[in-house]
Amino acid sequence: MEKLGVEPEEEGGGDEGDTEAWAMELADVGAAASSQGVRDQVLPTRNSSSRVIVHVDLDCFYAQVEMISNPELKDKPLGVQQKYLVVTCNYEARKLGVKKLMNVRDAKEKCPQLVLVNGEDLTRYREMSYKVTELLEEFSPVVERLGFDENFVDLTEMVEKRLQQLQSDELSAVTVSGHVYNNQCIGYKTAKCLEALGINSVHDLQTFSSKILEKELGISLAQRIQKLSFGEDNSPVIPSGPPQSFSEEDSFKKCSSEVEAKNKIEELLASLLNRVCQDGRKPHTVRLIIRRYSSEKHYGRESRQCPIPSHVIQKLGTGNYDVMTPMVDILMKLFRNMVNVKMPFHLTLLSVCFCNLKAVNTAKRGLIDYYLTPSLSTTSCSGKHSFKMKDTHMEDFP
DNA sequence: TGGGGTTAT
DNA sequence: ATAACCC
Repeated sequence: MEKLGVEPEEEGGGDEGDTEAWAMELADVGAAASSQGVRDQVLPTRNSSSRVIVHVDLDCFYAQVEMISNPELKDKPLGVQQKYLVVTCNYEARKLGVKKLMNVRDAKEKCPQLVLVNGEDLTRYREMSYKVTELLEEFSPVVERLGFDENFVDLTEMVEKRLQQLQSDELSAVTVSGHVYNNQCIGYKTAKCLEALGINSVHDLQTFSSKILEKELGISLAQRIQKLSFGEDNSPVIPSGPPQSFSEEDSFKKCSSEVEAKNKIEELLASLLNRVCQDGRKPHTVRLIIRRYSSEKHYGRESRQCPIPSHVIQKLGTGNYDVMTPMVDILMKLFRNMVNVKMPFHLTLLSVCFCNLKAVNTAKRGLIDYYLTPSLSTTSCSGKHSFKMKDTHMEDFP
């Protein structure tokens, strides 16, 4: 019922061999957990909804990726820098007092020997992240991603198979290395709400009136967090599958002209188009996001989105036609819709997002596209996504 | 505070 | 379109 947390056994990534060996142990950990003491806590009854869920949390993931790319960094205190922040660091650096999300100034002061690598381009981290997820998916397809460095794996089926294979004497020799996952720290806004209600601890939350909490927070959130306060989290593991959106963003001190904005947008767009091309699916919506200076609001982002015209969608991923020009035009329209360029403005962030992704390879769209735009059958992106409509029969379409 | 992601409203 | 949440 509850999610079972396993402390980081290994930092993941690694070379393939290590990672695989480590992953192989996951099923054993799960089997151990359900056969031994933890069972009484995790699986109070062997009812049909009991699940064995392993939480794989990779620590200082970006730093690990950097150390794998450049082994010379392995024995040095290493920080990964984005703008003027050290977003994460390895254990060497931690020992010397560097913390996550620490200012570069403070970090250097604490640890003058700190080696910094720039981690603003997430490409390699993203690729590694999906490698880890794909590895876990070999054990069970039910893997839910949380950020780039956490995965929840539902191992119920696998554990049940293993338990059936074990003899009873082997079963009693198995030991447990997991623990019940019940620590939680509830989001910023909700925390503020709870504070206002005089709820400051897990115990406060456990004993607080359900009715009042439901009135304050809404029934959905109230019931969920109160169950969480008892360590109960029966939410299913939802397989993440391929991403639902692609975005690239850049923050900066100041952007105050349309030309400047256009240049930044073009950069973001170029990277995004590469990613979309590799993915093989096609986005049907674009969004432009900005953050304005001042307002000092913690969450002051604004966005405008629109459908991508179908003739532009068709050019996406073909790599040969100029899709930049029409896309930039669209994005600049969205830009001017948000920002009055005749008035002074000051932006500190621009982001472009592709979402509403649809497979091209399937369903009726493919058939329609084929007859309407014969050029599509000669696309050349990665090859593996090309398809031959000539072999397609009507039975393939509902 | 970065550069991402998700779901709910 | 925004707001909240996660890392």
